[in-house]
Formats: sequence, structure tokens, C-alpha cells
Amino acid sequence: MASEKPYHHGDLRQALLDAALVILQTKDVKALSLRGVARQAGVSHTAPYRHFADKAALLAAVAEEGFVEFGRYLQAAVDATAADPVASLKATGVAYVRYALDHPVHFRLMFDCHALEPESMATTSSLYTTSEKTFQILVDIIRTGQTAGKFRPGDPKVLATGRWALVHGIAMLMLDGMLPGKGEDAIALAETIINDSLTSLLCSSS
Amino acid sequence: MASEKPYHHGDLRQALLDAALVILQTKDVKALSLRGVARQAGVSHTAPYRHFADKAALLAAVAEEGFVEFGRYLQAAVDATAADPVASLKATGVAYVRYALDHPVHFRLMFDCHALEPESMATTSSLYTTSEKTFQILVDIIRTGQTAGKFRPGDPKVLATGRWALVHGIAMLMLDGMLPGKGEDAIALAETIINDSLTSLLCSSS
DNA sequence: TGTACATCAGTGAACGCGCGTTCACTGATGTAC
DNA sequence: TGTACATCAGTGAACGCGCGTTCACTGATGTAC
Repeated sequence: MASEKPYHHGDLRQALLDAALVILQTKDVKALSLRGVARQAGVSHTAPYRHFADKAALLAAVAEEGFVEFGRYLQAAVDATAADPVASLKATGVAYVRYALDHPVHFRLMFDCHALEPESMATTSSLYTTSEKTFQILVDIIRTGQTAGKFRPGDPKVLATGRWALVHGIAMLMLDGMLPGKGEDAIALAETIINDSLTSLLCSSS
Repeated sequence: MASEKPYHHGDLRQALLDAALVILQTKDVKALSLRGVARQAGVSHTAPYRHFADKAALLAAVAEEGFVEFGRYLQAAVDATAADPVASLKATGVAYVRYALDHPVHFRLMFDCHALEPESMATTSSLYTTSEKTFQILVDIIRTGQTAGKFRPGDPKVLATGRWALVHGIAMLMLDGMLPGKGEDAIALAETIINDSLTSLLCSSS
């Protein structure tokens, strides 16, 4: 029986992150408190301080975990369309929006955390590199497509930023309830917009 | 001398909204409290209840004021380019981003408020119609451009949504510190992306 | 013009709440000899 | 194998804070006669 809960937890750090995940699935960002996370993990409200310097550090860790999972969504889309950069760009765009709709509160938190004060950069620097990697997926697709002569020339970072902004905007507007449709209808709308706007990237010759 | 502050304020409702504006210029969204607004307005912290049912109602009013000002930014861009729908679309896009960078906290609040519970819809319905009007500016440009044969055919609402998502994404990513550059450099990057992506809307014949 | 009264706008004390953080502590674990 | 001790992980009381909201109130205004 594991009912005899031991004094030492084993891996409280991970348990706290999992608890935060549970909370994010049902509550608002502002409901994500240090005390609430500890409560959800079934531990005293000061225990988290053994594993995180302060609340900001915990939030940054939660955000980073989000980026890792987010990266999986995008990578899966790339893997499914490896041979075709155009299809990859479409698929990652849809995956981007899908992640946001699947994890609305987490998604918001991930980008909120980026706006933290520079002083707390130290605790969040790994968050920064993780999110950088996510963006890199997009840049790589563009570069591959350019090499293959599918996409028009231009700084791949700038082109990727344009795609990024588009899908990020779709995701955000949907989370804020500004666009019509729910669930798969919303995804369908996102797909339409993503595909429509893709022509601006294509080589006119192809 | 107006130093003899009268018991009755005169127009406390507007004064509270102005006070909220002042706070939004320097503080975070979560620092925008009912008590803080009253403090800023130099009035007791219960006085706002004479003019707003609760905190949500005050925030909704602040958000709505934001959309009005936001609409002025966009309309000015349209007016400056009235004859040319393509130029209008570029100009409104840049104006969109500029408003967000000029009023970062307010901008965030405006879209956060939209995600309020349906139960508080009653207090915020005028917020909804105001923000609808703002979107309508974009739709009108597209429609005009289509009539003039500049833009490709298609549901103007869907096309407008694509443009909206793009500029909204740029604005959001910039506010979250995810894109490089500050001030006019940031605007320049936004302009590049906006102009680049415009080709997907143009008629290939023109 | 004057007076009685209803209405409205703003006050200040009080409520209960959850929060982040600190502190001295205790229970459990591992390590050196 | 056994014991002493340092180290680590989690506890629970306590702190001060700002918040949204309620309540009975008081000061000011306007209106009916």
C-alpha cells in the first residue's frame, strides 16, 4: 500500500510541475499560485521553496515545460510531412493553433513569462533557449523550402517571423473569443487562413 | 481657486477612467485594482461603486475606451490613404502595431476583457459592439479593394481575419518581447512583414 | 423667497480572503569511521 | 555491523499585504409647494 505517505516525497519538483499542469487545465492563470500548486500536490505550502527560489521560478519552469510539449506538437507535424516544405508549413501552422486551443491557459502563461523583468532572466534563461528552439523549427522549414526552390528568396528568419506572427495571432484571437467557431470548426478556419496566406511565400515560377 | 475640493466631484465616472489610463501607462494589468483607480482619482475606494457595478464593469469600460482610441489610430491610417486600398491595408496594419506598442498594457487588457464569462456579457455588450466596429474598418478596406479589382475575390470577412491575425500576432509577439527591436526598429520590422505578406491578397492580373 | 423633504454622491470602518515569504522546527536519509 | 553526525526535505505558525465588497453614515443637491 502506498497510502502510508512518506515524509520525503521522492520527486516533489516534478510533482509540483504536474500539479501546476492540472490546475492550468481548469483554472485561470491568475489562479496559479504557489500555495495552490502545493495544495494540489498535497504538500505544505512552503515545500516548493525547496525546489524553486520563488514563484517566478516555478512559473518559468511551468512555461518551459509548456514549450517542450509545444515543440512536440510542431515536430510531429514536421515529421508527418518531411518531404514537402509547403505541407510542413501548413501542418506546423495548424499544430500551433491546435496546441493553443488544447492548452489555452498554459499557452498564455508561456508567452506571459517571456515578458518578465530582465532581473529574473537568470532563473528563466533556460526558458529562453527552449522557446528559441521552437522558433528554430519554423526557420528550418523555410530554409529547406528555399533550397528546394519552393519558397521565394529572402532572410529565412524574417519570413519565419511572418508565419509565426500569423499563426500566433490566430491562436491568440481564438483564445480571446474574437473569432467564430469552436473545436474543429475553429481549426478549419485557421487552416483556411494559413493556406490562403501561404501564396505570399511561394515561388511564382513553381 | 479649485483647491477647495468639493464633496461632489462633477464627473467622477470619467475621472476614474482617466485615472485608470494613467495607471495603465506605468503599471501592469494586475496592478489595475478598483482601489488603485480610486486612489489615483483622489477619492475614497468605495466611490467607484456609484458608477460601476463591480470591478469587471470598470475594466470593461476601460477596455471600451481603449477600442475607441484604437479605432482612431486605424481610421487616421485609412483617411490618409483613402484612394488606395492596398496602401490602406499597409497603413492600418502598421497603425495596429503602433497602437499596441504605444499602449501595451491597455492593449492587453482590451483583449483579455473579451474573454470574460458570458454571464458578465450584459455589462460588456457595448464593449463588444465597439470592438466589432474596429474590425469592420478592415473588412471595408478589403471590400473596397475587391470592388476596385485590386484584391482577389473571396469572403471579405475571412480575408480580413487573416490580415487581422497577422498584425495581432506581430503586436502580441512584440509586447511579449519575442521579436527583436524597439521603437521605430520594431515598427520597421512590422512593416516589412506586413508588406511581404500582402502579395497573397493581390490580384495576379494587376 | 423660503422651507421640508427626497434623492443622490462620496465616506470610512469593517469583513474575510488568499497570497508570497520568513522562520525555527522536525523527520528522514546518507556517510565516515 | 553499528554508531555519531551532517545534510537534506518537508512542516506549520506567523508576518504583512492589498484586494473586492458591504454597510451605515453624512454632505450636497434639487424639487414641490
